[in-house]
Amino acid sequence: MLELNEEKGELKTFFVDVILPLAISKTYTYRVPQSLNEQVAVGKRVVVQFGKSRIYTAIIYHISENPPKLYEAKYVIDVLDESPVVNQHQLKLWEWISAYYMCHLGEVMQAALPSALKLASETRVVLLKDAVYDKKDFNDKEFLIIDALEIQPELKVSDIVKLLGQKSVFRLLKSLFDKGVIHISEEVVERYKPKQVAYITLHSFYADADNRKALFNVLERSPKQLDILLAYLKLSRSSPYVGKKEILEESGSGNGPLKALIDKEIFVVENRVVSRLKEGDYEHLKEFTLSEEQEQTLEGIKKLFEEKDVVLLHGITSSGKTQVYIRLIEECITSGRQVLYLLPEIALTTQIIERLREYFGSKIGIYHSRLGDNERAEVWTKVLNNEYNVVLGARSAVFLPFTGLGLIVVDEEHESSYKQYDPAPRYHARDTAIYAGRLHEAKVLLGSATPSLESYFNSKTGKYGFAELRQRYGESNLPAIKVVGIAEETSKKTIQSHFTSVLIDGIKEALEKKEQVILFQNRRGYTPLLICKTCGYIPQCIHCDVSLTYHKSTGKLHCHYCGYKQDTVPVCPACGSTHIEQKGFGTEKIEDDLQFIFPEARIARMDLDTTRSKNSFQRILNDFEERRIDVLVGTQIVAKGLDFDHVTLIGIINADSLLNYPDFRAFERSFQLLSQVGGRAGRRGKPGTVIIQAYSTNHRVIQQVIEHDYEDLFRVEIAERKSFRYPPLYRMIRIDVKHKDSHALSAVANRLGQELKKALGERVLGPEDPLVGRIRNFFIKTLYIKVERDGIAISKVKEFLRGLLLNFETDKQNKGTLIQVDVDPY
DNA sequence: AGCACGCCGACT
DNA sequence: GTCGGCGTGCTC
Repeated sequence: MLELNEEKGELKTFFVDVILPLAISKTYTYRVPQSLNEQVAVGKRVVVQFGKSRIYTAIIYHISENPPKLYEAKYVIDVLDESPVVNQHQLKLWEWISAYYMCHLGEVMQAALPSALKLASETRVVLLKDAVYDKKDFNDKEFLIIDALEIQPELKVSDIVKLLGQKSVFRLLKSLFDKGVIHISEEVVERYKPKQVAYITLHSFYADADNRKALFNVLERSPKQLDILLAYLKLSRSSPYVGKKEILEESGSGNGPLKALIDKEIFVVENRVVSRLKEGDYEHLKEFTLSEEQEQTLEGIKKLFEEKDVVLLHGITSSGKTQVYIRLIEECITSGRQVLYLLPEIALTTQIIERLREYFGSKIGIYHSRLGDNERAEVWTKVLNNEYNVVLGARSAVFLPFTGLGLIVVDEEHESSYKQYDPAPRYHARDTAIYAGRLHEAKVLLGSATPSLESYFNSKTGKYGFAELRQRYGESNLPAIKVVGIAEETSKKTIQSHFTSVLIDGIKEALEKKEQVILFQNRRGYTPLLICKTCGYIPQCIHCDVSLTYHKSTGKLHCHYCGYKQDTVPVCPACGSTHIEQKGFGTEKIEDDLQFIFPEARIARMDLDTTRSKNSFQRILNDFEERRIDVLVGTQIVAKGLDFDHVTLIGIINADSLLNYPDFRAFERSFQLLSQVGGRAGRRGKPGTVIIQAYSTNHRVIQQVIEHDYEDLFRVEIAERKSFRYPPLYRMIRIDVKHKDSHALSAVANRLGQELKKALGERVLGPEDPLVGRIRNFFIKTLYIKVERDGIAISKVKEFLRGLLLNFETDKQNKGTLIQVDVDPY
């Protein structure tokens, strides 16, 4: 980029617009110091100062020679990369996400870039060395800071906040700075460091046999050093690179003698960058042949790809979808293009990773949230350098810097975890992948045993191609599904705790045969509700409008929305009565009660509470797989993509809790969940059983599950969605309005509702009260916009909404309001 | 997001 | 009176 201004023979001056990793709608312009002229390029990271003191990593979005007219641009501090870390395709994708999901580019950057590639500055406070001060000049708090600095030379601002127990410390720091006692600095840390390992080689001089012989003679009198030399020679036979660590282990000696050898230049140390990622030696083994049906489906998909960019593969559980994917992946690799294979986070277990590694060797990259920061940055860099043929990843893997994607597989495409909710961007990875596919001119294959109504609808209307697998692969049979009425067993008094006699008999039988059982209960904790029988008091969260769930493991009451915990109440705080009843039941209670009925059984529980730490999820799965657990009790988590050979019984404790969930997708979700759970039973030849406990045993969805009648579910649901104007027939935008004051909130939400209705009329719904009316002390009202598919363009609606919200937020009447937009809520 | 600036209540 | 709370607005 070094360019001369021809006329004057001077260096040109460049200005760059950068994306900052913040929720800001604009890009910001910085001036490039001429010394960095050659280095700037779109997609590289730069270090810039933003605001008074903060330093951020930003991405170059645009380069120009026009200086901004209204202000003096600050200088770019540094360019971090030799080549761009973000390519053109990605910037296009970021723009699309920001426009489609109505969020800021900075938020997309925040989600896309691994945090190790984003450096941030931290304000540090240091005591000036030659500071002369009189302690009388300070007030108590200043004194405290100085006192701490005399012991510890450097403090972070967050340390000082903790030290003083107060929020605003900047004024204090400024006063100390003015008094000339402290120094305040911004420290920037590059967080991603390639891992280096020290390798030892023998100096080339000793490659000569005579020289080496002489060396042995010299070292005769230093037995420790001789040991090390021998250890080196032994290890170097199997590998040309011998690690320092290995030599020390092999020789059993310490660092001293080794250092002596290095100092004498007998050994040479070389630091090499190594990968943190585990890479085994995988061979291309396990050849398999496709069944006739699979073969036909594969050909069908290839044919469809000639016309369509997206194909939905509807394959019942165990029909061998993965084998079909593998064939398509192989072909794509052979043609020299990359493959992205998306899976829900939770299904990304070692099981599936190992299985795919068997086929694709070490050229497969893995990307999910359980990787460490540095590992993620490493995968990112490897994708950038085109070192992988296939990347297997969860939601956020759509952001990886692919250069030539040929195929994207979205497995379990119906999974709601593909939609991100909490921090913006509220994007759907399936839909984002389809757009990414378009950018790369890649084909996209969506796979599921229970497709989302959206995708099935799109395939029915011809937008997507459609392929099917209707037979189970190999010798596995579909499980038998039994529905048991809870009401009937209750009146017959054959029910024990939450287990019907049918379920108990089933568990007993499975345990006797040494087979495994999975029990599904869609609620964690012990009891979700405590109620005082005397006055009706229910313990509630102090920050949210929800009742507190009792957790036996902690002995406390938990809020599942904000994480608040408090001691349980043995006595009613309202009336003093001790007559407190526990209502409802969660996984903890199921586990507990079951243990009482089957004292011998080894029972484990898998839910958010037991899988929170980094490896516990995998540990429970391993224990279960290796049959150290007989019964696994769990929430959604157990239903998804886990294959176990010895599970023959699956029990759904209460299907009604799924069906009665107040959401327009409740029936679709219930069908998907019940069918998926059913698919876990009876693989590899053993017949499986699914026992569904329910009050409404004749519910149409339960019948559809029993008959495996997705088609019927689709037909009925589509009719319902049509008459109530829901997706996939209508597009939906959800707007959450939040405020700390409930009256102000109502006023604001009503005003917004009116404004919206003025322009969009009947398409606007609400404001209404969401399921939980207050979370973390913010009261919430929800508005929905439903837009017909073939009427006004959704982009026009969004454009209008964007403008409206911008005005709305700056209006003084609405101060203190927080507005969140969720496009295609899930 | 995070920090400065300005206005307002409670404690020296 | 001043300290520290909190709301508001800007950052190239």
